[in-house]
Amino acid sequence: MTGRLNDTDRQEEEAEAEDIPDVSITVVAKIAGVSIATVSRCINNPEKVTERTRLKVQKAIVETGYSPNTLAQSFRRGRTNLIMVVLPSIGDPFFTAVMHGIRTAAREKGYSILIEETQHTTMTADDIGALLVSRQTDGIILLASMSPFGTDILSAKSRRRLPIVVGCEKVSSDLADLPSVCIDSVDAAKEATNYLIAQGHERIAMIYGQESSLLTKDRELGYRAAMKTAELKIRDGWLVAGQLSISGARQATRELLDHTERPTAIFCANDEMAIGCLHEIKVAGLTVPGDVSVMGFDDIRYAEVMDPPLTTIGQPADEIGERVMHRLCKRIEEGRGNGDNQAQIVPHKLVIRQSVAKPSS
Amino acid sequence: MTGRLNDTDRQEEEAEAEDIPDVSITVVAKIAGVSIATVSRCINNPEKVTERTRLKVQKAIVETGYSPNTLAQSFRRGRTNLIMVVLPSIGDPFFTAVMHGIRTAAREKGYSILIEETQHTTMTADDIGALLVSRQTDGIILLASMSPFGTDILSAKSRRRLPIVVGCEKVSSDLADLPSVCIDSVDAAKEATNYLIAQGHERIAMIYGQESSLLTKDRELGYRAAMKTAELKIRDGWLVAGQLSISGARQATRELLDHTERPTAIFCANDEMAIGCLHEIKVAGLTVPGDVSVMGFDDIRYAEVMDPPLTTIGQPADEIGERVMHRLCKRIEEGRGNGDNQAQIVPHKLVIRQSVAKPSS
DNA sequence: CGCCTAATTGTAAACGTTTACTCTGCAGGC
DNA sequence: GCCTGCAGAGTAAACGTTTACAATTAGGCG
Repeated sequence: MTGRLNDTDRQEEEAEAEDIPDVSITVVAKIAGVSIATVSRCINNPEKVTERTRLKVQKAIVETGYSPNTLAQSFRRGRTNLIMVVLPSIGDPFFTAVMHGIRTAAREKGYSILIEETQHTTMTADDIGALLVSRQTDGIILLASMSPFGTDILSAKSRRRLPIVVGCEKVSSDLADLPSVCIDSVDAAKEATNYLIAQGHERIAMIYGQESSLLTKDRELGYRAAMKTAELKIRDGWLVAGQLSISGARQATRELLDHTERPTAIFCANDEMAIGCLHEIKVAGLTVPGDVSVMGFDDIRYAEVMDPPLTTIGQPADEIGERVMHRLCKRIEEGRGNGDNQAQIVPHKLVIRQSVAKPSS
Repeated sequence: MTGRLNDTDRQEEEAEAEDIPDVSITVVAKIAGVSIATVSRCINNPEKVTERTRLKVQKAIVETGYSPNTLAQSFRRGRTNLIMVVLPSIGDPFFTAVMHGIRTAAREKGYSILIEETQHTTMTADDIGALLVSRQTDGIILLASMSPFGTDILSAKSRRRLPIVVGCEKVSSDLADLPSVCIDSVDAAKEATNYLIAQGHERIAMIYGQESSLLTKDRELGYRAAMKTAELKIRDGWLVAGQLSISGARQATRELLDHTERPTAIFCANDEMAIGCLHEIKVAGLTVPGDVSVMGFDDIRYAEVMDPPLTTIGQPADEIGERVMHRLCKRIEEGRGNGDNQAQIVPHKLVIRQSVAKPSS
């Protein structure tokens, strides 16, 4: 009786699974009347197999609905065709634009993409190293430079051969020996600041990201450099953190507007913050650019439709994404440590719209 | 001589790889002086092993820098701890908000996330089925309902037991037997339209997504229903596609503004398009809400900082994400086909800001 | 007709885990 | 002192591929 019951159970289970069948290469081989090696060859090296055999096998594959077990393949080949992208926040339209480029290139090469956010996460360089070691992914794209990479399980020497490519930010000294694709952020920030200066602004404040993030560090450096060159003073409290978010930027903007020496122009380290800045200025009853000019950075797709449209620095996000991915592919394919470790600089451009004007006072 | 050379080569290779060592469980076992089974147990079932042995093994692990080969584990266990999220576009802030919720829940459970965009992709239901069959991922979250799922390798019966959960959109009939988490879009769109009507609008147009997308279909249905109930006529050309993008919506808006019977209010099927709509109206020299009122849908984070701030329908994106992920986890853990197949409805809410006012004319 | 070569297919090992099963000792009860 | 039971550790099989190598076949040429 018990036996019967079990049988019934088993049958039911099998019936349940009928549509997602568990056929391995073995059953295909059996049905086609060939060895498993031949089946494998039919799939991976069809040219090494007779037309006749190939058809037999093809028929068996269709018949059984066979599809190779990716897990077994990955295991055997030691490749997952997965690459990991580490970025601060997937919500930032700039990064999604870069992602678009990455994805385009990835699709060409047959890679899928695993996204890891550092924001709100305690992900450390160790985690990344661990992920690499565990071979879950074939390579890593770092869109968020991680400060303490140097102090890690990975020595400088080995880092140079790792399948890692850095994008979007001039690499800090820690990552200097990794290949990268990015604009010259320092120069771009200088250009932005100089444009404000050229318009006649002297009281120029900046909203950067946050201390711990390298993302906006270079932009801050460019701002400082430009101000210094123009012999303009950066007052205490003119350099304030905006957390890379709209709300953070609004808070920061409020502080700037309340400053005893209110700036006539605010340079935001990215457009996301510039949007918050813009809004907060209007909430305060002031106008842009009448009372305060606002300059952004990134040229995300919303910049153009702001009111007023945002003057900003344009980055070729799509191109960065594609190039980063292509370099990573090359690195993976050619084995680690093909000498290609230099930093590629792509051009940025100043996009002049209407959020910056000459100061009224 | 040749032997020497080879030796040297080998040594060099090993030196190259020194930091990303190739230690398997076997070498750990050897060093610790135990069997590989014991090492495995130390890692996965520490309670089944003597304190003494565990320490020995622990020491060997640290010494060698061993880390289990994830590929082998996945292969052996038949699980990847990867889930796939299929969505129309990762650039849409609404989806990134949902993603945030998904990610939060995923992290808790130890899952990583693979993102697949349907936009600009020819990904079909077949591809999804294939991905499932190939076991690359343990489960799938569909934020983009796919129309022709029914005609597929997967029968209705088997679909009911697949590790798939649908989010964000009331499921079409094809997917009716899959578990889902979403707002009642039809009802929400009705509410939005009714609000416009209540403000006194009679000439109300709508910008929906695109024919092929189910994403905005329900919203269109709600709009139609509300208009019908209020006995308002939808003129030819008042229902126009916006491609779910800013530029598409701008184009659509231009058409609406050029219409012989210009609408006094435009209901956009999502905020992204509402932003484009808003901008195009202003470009045309008209004001919002003075000349035309604009209503959005989703309440993305930019809605609030538009000028004027956007009146829209709020969806609990974060909650949707978390709930979808939790249900998927349960489905994966409990084996397929735990009876939990119903559609969960989460509440939406009308967010009144300033882009809608009474019609002037 | 037999041998050599090339083309095709088969055999079996290997990848690194996990785990069912077996074995070894040791403690405790009789 | 012997048997039982059990905890801890080992042995080996299995997962589904790929691939080096061996075996077979066929065909061409002397």
